Amino acid sequence: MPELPEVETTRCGLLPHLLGRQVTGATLRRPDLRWPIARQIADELPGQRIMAIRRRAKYLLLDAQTGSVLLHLGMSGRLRVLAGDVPPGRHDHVDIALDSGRVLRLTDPRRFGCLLWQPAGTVHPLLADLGPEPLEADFDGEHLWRASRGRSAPVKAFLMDQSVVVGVGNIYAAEALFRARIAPFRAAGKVSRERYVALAQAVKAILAQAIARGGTTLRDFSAPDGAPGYFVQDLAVYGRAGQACMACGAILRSRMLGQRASVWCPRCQR
DNA sequence: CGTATTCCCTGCACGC
DNA sequence: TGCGTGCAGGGAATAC
Repeated sequence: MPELPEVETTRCGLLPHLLGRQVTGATLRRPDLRWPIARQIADELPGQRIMAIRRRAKYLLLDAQTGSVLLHLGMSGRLRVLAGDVPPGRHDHVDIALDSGRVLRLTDPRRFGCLLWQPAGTVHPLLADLGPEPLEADFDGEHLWRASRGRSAPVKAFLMDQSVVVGVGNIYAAEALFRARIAPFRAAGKVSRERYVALAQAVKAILAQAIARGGTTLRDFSAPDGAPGYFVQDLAVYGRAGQACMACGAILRSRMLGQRASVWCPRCQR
């Protein structure tokens, strides 16, 4: 589900429900997701106020006084704010109850997500080696070009490497490469500086547009209020293998690249 | 150091 | 209808 636009959509949806609220309790229905769920969420968080909700890469941070809840939605995670009396389903693993009477509920069928604790004044190791935020000014073509020198990996894998730039997953990597007219399997180190300028601009444009549409709902992604994302209507290549390119009419091709399907236009992208 | 592979888990579409 | 197979938005761990 969630790449940067979906996580950002989730963050914005949570803000009005969580900001300034006091946590009244937490229910952990299983001990772990990808890793053990931090005990502090049940032991330390209740009684504290949520002072801010931040996003770094695809992680969300709920800032309380003594620390932050650090969570990742993995492939299938979603967060919703519900009335306090909605019974939990099979994959509703964690509830955080609020003084508004509502509940923040984490659902994650595949359990690739995580729910950790970052003590105040520390930076969790998972956040230590991340690249720049793609929508910030320090991410640009120059950065991509410099980071890519000498690298033989496909440019799509390079773009999805979170130590190069964060937040870009399989969907938006495919879309940005199409927009920049770069073939996904080209060696990252052989792409010119000029083309990386176009790629960085494409990444920014695609992500901003996807956020404006509320993200991409392929199966079960939704904002915390249940609304789906509409960027799926704007996808040019992802999920369209075998169909005609919207720009030139050529048949879009698909190839496995790093265990992930990559779709591209053989005529537009070189 | 960089790159490629494997694995975590459930659900779903598909072919037989 | 049932069953097996492969694939799915992520990313850490491992083996070169």
